[in-house]
Amino acid sequence: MPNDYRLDDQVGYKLRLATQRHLEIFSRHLSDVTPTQFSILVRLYEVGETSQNQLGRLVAMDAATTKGVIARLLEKDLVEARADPNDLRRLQISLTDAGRSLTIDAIAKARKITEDTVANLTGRDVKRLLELLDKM
Amino acid sequence: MPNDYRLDDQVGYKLRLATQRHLEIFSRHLSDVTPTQFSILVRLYEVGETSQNQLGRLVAMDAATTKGVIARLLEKDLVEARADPNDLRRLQISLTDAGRSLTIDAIAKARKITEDTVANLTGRDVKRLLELLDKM
DNA sequence: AAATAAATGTTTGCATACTAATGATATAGC
DNA sequence: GCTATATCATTAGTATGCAAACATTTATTT
Repeated sequence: MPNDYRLDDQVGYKLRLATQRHLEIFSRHLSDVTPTQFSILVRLYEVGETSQNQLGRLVAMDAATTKGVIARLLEKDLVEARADPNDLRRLQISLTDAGRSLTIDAIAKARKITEDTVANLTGRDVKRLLELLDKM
Repeated sequence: MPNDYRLDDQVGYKLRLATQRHLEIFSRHLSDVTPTQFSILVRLYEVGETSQNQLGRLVAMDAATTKGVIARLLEKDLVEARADPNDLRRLQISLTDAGRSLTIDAIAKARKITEDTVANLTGRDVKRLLELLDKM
C-alpha cells in the first residue's frame, strides 16, 4: 500500500504551485499580455523579424502553440505578419511600433515581477534555484 | 534601453521549461490522466469522500478549475458524485473502485516519473530544489 | 529534367486548465 | 422571521498544449 507517498513533496506538484504563484504576480503587474506572449515579444525584440516557426523554437514552443500565441498578438496589433516571397510556406513575424514600445515597457515591469516572485529568497537562493532548474 | 535583460535567465521562463519537461515525462509514463487529475485522485485517496470545493482547496485549485477536472474524471468513471443531503449546495466526491485501483497503480508510476524528472540532479540537489520552491 | 521521397512550415481541431461573473443554498446577526 | 454575508457550484470566455493534416520546398532517384 502506497502510504508513504506524499503528494505535497513531489517536484511536479511544487512546480505547479510555484508557476501558479508566478502567474498571479505576473498578471497583477502586467495585465496586457501573458507570460507566454511576453516571451515571444521579448524574443522578437531581440532578434527582429523571423519566421513563426523559428520564433517558436527560440522560446521552446511547439509550432502549433506558437501559431495561437501569434494570432492573439496579431489581434492586439502588437506584431505583424507578412508572407516570405522566397519561401511561400513561411510567415515572417515582426513587432509593430506599438508592440515595440509595449515590450520595452513590459521588460521594465518584468524586472519587478521577477523581484516579487523571488521576494522570499536571498540572492544566493535565486542563483541556486536557477541553476537547479537549468540542470534539470 | 533594456539590453541587459535576459529572458533565458528569468525565473518564470525557466519554470515554464521545467514544467514542460515534467509534463512530457508524465504523459509518457501515465497517459490515462494528467498531473492535475492525478493530484485530485491522490488527495481523494488520502482523505476519502469530500465536497468538490473542499477537494479543490486541498490541491490548491480554483473551484471552477476543480469542477472541470472532476467532470473529466467522472466521464472516465474514476470518481463518483452524490448530493449531500445535509447541504444541498454540496457535491460529495469519492473514488470509484476503478478509480482507487488506478490511483494505486498511478502512484507507483509517479515515483518513476519524479525519478526521471530529476534524473540530472543529485539527491541533495533535489532536496534543495524542493526547499527553494517551497520557500518561494 | 521529371518524378518521387523526405523535410520543413503552417494550420486546424480537440483537450486541458484558469479567471471572472452568476446563481443557489446556508449561516449569522439583528 | 428577515436581511446580509458567506459558501458551493456552475457557466462562459480565454489561453496554452498536442496530434494530425496540409502545403511548399529540398533532396534523391530514375
